[in-house]
Amino acid sequence: MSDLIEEFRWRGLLQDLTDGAAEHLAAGQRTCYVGFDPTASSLHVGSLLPIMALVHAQRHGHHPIALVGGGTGLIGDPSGKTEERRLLSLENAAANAEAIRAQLQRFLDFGSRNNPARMRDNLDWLGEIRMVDFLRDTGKHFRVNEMLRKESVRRRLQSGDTGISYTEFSYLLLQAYDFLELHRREECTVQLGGSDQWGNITAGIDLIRRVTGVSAHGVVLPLLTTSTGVKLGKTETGTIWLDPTRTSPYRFYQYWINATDDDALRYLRLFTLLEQDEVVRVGEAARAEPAARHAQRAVAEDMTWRVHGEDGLTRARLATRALFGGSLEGLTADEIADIFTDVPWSEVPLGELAGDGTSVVDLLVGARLAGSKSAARRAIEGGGIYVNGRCVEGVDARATAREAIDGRFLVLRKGKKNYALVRLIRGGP
RNA sequence: GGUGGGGUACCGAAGCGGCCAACCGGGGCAGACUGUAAAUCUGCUGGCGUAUGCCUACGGAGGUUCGAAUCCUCCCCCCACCA
Repeated sequence: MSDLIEEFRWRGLLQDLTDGAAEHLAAGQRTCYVGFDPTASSLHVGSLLPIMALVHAQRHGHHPIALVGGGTGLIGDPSGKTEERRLLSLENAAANAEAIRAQLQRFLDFGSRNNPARMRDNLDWLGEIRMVDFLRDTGKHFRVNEMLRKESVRRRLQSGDTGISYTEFSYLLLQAYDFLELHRREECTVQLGGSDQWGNITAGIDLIRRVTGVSAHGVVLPLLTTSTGVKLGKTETGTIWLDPTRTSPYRFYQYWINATDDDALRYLRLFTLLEQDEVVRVGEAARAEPAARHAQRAVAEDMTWRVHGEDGLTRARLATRALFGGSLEGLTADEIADIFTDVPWSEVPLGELAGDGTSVVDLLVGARLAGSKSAARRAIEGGGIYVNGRCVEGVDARATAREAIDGRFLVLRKGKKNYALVRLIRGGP
């Protein structure tokens, strides 16, 4: 068995592990699982770390299990939350679980002969369990005294007014029970997760030991922030999702391209499957030729391909080259339409551009590049607004039909990298 | 329950009758420099067909005043100490 923990270590994926976990994983083919919460209908960049942990586990010959929390999602994990969660409806949780399942498929190899990935949903067992059985067989192993000492519970008890409901208080038991159930059904002995899951994971380990006498193990990953302290996968404009309808492949690609140099080098280790010497090589290339953004590019290409496939990557590249490489000049309207499928757009009747045209301020607000007319005027005054790549001078500027590319589009840009497309549609004002 | 201190824009925090759409810091946006980095520097940071104009806004509701974020009354919420 190759050394999974050693790989976690050099990649910066290791926050903490239980005693003996490294030896356990090194000594044979094990079954490892990670739980994914279906609170949203898509995973986001923040979930990529545990996914990659599972990917590495599989590459090292272990059996990976992705557990979708169709059951636990109905309860809500209090870890890291300061307030009680709103309960998901049964249908929502099921739909979300299904969507997440599809996203996980892209990362893991389900067809492997030796160690195919498996997908499980804990609703399969949690949904059928009988209350009385659960309390007798599982509840008996938990001391409330200890549960009260758990960080996630204590914080909620101290926060006073909201407190914690019995429902969320029980969450720990359910997740512990998941581990036990996977141990019984799939011989799973290792759980991976974010470091906020430590308490839940150790609870599962304890339960397995009490019920079966077997020592199971846990490995937790660090909670990452960018070098500027922002939670990974969050930007000013919102979360970066894996779902292409929520975050377009182009935006997804751009998220990685825009990483700072330091972050990009870390991401190389955390998110790509490049070997150690390759990481070093890319790092050196990046240092020697910073403008080429070798590290950012490598991460962006790799992740976009993995999440959005060859097609998504091609589109993201095409758009990026057009928007940041050369100019828009020389592109046909069809090419523009294609490049900008991922960029926000608005529609304006062609007739409004007739004569002396329509005001750029209004176009900006319409395309949501500016929150208000005042903001649009300020942006123009600051020199940060471009129509078809030409800087707009003066707040009174107007756009006319003559400027429209092929009579079909206007390309608005705010700053260096915020684009919006105005589609001109038939009809008068 | 008592006493004291507070609630101001995205956050922190000044202002304490007109000069207040509200100092300052952070954040955000834009510009310069660069490499679609970082750091640094500059400008902007309520809305409105740009207006010595109007509207909205200093916890909420009333009131005093020519005029209130600023004073008064009641209410709500937070914090500290006491019970």
